Amino acid sequence: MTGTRPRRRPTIVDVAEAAGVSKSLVSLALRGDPGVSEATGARILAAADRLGYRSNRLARGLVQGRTMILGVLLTDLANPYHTEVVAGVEEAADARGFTVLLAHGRRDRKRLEHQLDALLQLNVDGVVVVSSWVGPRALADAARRVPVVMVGRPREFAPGVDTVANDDVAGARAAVRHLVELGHTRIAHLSGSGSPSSRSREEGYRETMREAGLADEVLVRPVGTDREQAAGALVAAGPSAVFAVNDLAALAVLDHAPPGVSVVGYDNTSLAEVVRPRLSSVDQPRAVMGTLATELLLERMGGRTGDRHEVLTPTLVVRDSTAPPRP
Amino acid sequence: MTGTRPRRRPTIVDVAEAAGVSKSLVSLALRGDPGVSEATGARILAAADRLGYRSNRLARGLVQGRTMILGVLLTDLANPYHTEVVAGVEEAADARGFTVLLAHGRRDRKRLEHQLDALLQLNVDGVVVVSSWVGPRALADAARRVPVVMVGRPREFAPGVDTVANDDVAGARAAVRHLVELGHTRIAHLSGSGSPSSRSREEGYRETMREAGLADEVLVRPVGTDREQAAGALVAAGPSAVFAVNDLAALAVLDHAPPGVSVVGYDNTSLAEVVRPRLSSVDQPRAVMGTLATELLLERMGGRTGDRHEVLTPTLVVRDSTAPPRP
DNA sequence: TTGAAAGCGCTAACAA
DNA sequence: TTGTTAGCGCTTTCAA
Repeated sequence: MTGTRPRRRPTIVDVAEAAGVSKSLVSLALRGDPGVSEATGARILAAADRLGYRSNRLARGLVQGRTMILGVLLTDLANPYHTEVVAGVEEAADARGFTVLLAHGRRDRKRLEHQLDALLQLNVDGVVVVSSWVGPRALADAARRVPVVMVGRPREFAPGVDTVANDDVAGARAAVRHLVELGHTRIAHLSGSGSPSSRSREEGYRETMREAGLADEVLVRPVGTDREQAAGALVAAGPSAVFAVNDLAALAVLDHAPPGVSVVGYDNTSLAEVVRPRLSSVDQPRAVMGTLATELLLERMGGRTGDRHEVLTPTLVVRDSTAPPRP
Repeated sequence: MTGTRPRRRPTIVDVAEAAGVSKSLVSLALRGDPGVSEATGARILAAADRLGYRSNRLARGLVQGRTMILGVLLTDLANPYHTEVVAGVEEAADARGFTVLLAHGRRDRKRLEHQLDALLQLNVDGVVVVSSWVGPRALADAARRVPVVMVGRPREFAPGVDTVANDDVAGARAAVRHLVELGHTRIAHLSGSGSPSSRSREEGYRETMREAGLADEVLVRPVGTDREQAAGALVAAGPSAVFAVNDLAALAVLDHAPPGVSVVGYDNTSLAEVVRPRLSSVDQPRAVMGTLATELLLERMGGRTGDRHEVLTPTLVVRDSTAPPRP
């Protein structure tokens, strides 16, 4: 019947009474302990089923001192980069019997740290932070109670916190090398806002240009606050190719550049497949990063004490936005 | 120092000892009970701070019988439609002092139901299901222990479960009317896969065509398994405008149609802004839907027993993909 | 204003 | 194979 809710959720004691046994035996039976006789076991399961019993994870967590829950803290749900990392975390966690719950920071540092706190209060067994926005203080603090690993490149390492990041310099180098090999010389860079990642990408750009003997052609412009305007200004300088700090910046360039200008983005978001021309972009191994993060968490649980900082190599995905320069 | 983790998280008893009071007093002081003398209160807070104490939400939840946590179950993290609903839920939940945790179903019904179970075991105080994939059985089952509201249009209502959906017929009508008003007569529809929503959208299309005296021009083709192919075939029939069941289908049409063919999508995802031409699309009031869902949850907690099924009206967002027919 | 004691639902010794 | 008992960390009477 609609709207019926029993006054009280059935507990293990209710099941015990219904089955005419002690509550410890119910506990054992429900977890499939082999030391329970088949007949009683069946009787208990039947009773539990009939009452609609579900174990109370809070109570179990309280007595066991662990919850078998991993928390994932995200800056921004809408960012497809983040969600693929989550998929990696989930895969690894599933395999080990952990449940993954997500907390969302909504692009707000205060809120992120608040949500981190909420996860800790829940006694999660570990936290994966997919965000560079959480301060090192808050991270280190959290890491004193539970294993914490952050995915992304922090401005500064927090003690006790492992990290997993992609090699931004290598990614940028691959992108620029690709353009050089296509025959471009006038290669410009639409750079980021000064985050550690964007700085490394710029560095990779500069290095590769230098090595290609194109030091004189180096042209860098930061996206600043107005992406469209920055893209327009960069294009106005007349490059034949642009390496952009991320996919959104690359789209802005694509939008302002005349056909024939090659563009490479970074992050290989789902946008890259959707826009026309399809965007060549540097792909971070996001799922692997999530899996690795989870493994680091488990290692910590296993007793490791030294910090680990893993760096993975990204790969360039070539699509239709890059081609040899038009004569 | 790196890797240091105290053997045991400080508990309320540790704080009590450090402050030289009983644990009940600590409990009161930490929650700012006015019945605690100022001096003792300060002493207790100082001790808690010094020890780095955080309350254990599991324990509190156990004794209070509620957790002040709302769970959100999502089909697909990567779907921007879902994430905006979440934003609405969070806003409403924050205002009432609830914490929101997300569980992710990864587009897999089995897994969705498993995750729903995980939320229930955590004793969340309510669940918002942002998915049409969870079966009515599982929903009704969950609703027997805790308030549940689903956002989306279910194939079949589950007893005890409130719903919040958009009016798909109205959305489709707005889209088609817009095309008619622009002067189009050869308006085709790329329809969906038979979900309740897609059927309603098709119905809205047919109705509006009939009312416009264009019954003879009705041309419907389902996306089927190969979206690209379906879009190509539809375009080959030579319509001057297409109403597509969702944004992705609309993009496929845009990709195959000659310039000048008007296209309207549905859902107004972030893609609509990104592609060229920018896509006109029907916008569901997603944040409002999330907020409303949360309010329904709170109403249930407040004792409402009858089911409620809310339907909100979407609005058409006109961008560059629609224009009068070329002569 | 403070403390003692009971108990939330469960697991984990230990005993029977 | 089953039952008894003692907590996990917290809140909540009820007394002092």
